[in-house]
Amino acid sequence: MPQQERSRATQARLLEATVECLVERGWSGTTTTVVASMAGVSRGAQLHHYPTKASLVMAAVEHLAERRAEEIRKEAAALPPGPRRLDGVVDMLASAFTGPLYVAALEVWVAARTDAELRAALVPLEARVGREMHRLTVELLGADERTPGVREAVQATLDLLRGLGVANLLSDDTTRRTALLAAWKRQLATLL
Amino acid sequence: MPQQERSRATQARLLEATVECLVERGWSGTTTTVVASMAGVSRGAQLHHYPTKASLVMAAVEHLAERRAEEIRKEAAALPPGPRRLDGVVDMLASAFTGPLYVAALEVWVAARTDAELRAALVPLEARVGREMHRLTVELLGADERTPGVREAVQATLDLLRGLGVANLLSDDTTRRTALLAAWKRQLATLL
DNA sequence: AAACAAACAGTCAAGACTGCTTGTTTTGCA
DNA sequence: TGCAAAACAAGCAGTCTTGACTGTTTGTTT
Repeated sequence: MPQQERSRATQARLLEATVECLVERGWSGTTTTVVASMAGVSRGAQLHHYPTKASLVMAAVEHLAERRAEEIRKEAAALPPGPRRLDGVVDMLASAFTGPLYVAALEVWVAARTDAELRAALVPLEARVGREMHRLTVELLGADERTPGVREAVQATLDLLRGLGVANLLSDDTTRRTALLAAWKRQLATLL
Repeated sequence: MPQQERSRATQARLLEATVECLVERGWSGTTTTVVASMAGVSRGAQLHHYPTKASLVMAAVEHLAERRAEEIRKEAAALPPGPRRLDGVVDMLASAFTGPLYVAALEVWVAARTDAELRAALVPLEARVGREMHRLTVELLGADERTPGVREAVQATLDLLRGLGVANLLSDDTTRRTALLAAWKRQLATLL
């Protein structure tokens, strides 16, 4: 295997392990030692690719954003057309905001609040991701943002999903969420 | 000063310092040493009142819930009557979900996801707080929950605010939030 | 083939955090 | 007043985490 490819593979294992560790052990449980062990990479190799913990986590966050976008794009391709499409879009987004990748992102998000270095790196990234998410939602819904109120409706949908994701952190909130989203879908249909 | 009162005072200082520390340094920055130092309490005295870190944090969370409820009740008393009341209620709740106390709660909330002990203590507490928050909102709005859709509208409002609180963690989101809430208030008025 | 560079492995020292132990002061009651 | 108990202070041991160091293997280039 060429060096370059080997490097990529090792880095990918480290980033995957970091995300997995965030999901399973949370931010403070995500230590460099544990990540290296999970990735099956020696500490030396880890430090070679990512000299500091911050660099590892920031790379993992980028990786995370790519994976989230990829998942959404993949699922979006399978969405039904017609009047049931709105339902499908909201359900898909809801699953994106309750899945493990969102949890990992939230861990980093909260930790970055009090970590200047992380925060500086994360703010522009998440701004990009947020805009992209908004754009994608508008596109998937086939909505016209020039119509007054549509932009706010899309934003409200995404912020609502963020909140539902938080509510789902500790206890499984699926039944309440499903019922709530059913009502919201009806509202949303009248707003677009 | 009587012993009992002295104890209470020391405990209060410790709990306040814990919350303050959560806000300023986040979960992983909230160490027992720092809390004791901030509270102006010796480590020995700290361990005397709260033998473990978990017991300290759990007590702080209870304290936190009480303070949040107290703040809301206080502000609620100053709400205007009439048609502007809905605006006032939403604004008040919004400030509750973007203030430092919500931030502290979120830190603990996220940390508890991967901490079995904290989680076990937190789930029932937050269920209570959540129900109380819902009930209070209904009451403040003067809404009739028997009307179909009203219950969902209130829940959606609270979940939306949760999400807006998260979005406000890293960068100040006030202008976007204000605009969004203005639209939300109009929608809400038609639903109640 | 030889020299060089990159990737990797394993160990170590410094610092930090938690919880415990020992000693001192303050309070309440006899 | 004198004594027991609670509250408080301070320091210590064990563990964990981080980042650095030294040496080895693998791949590339000349």
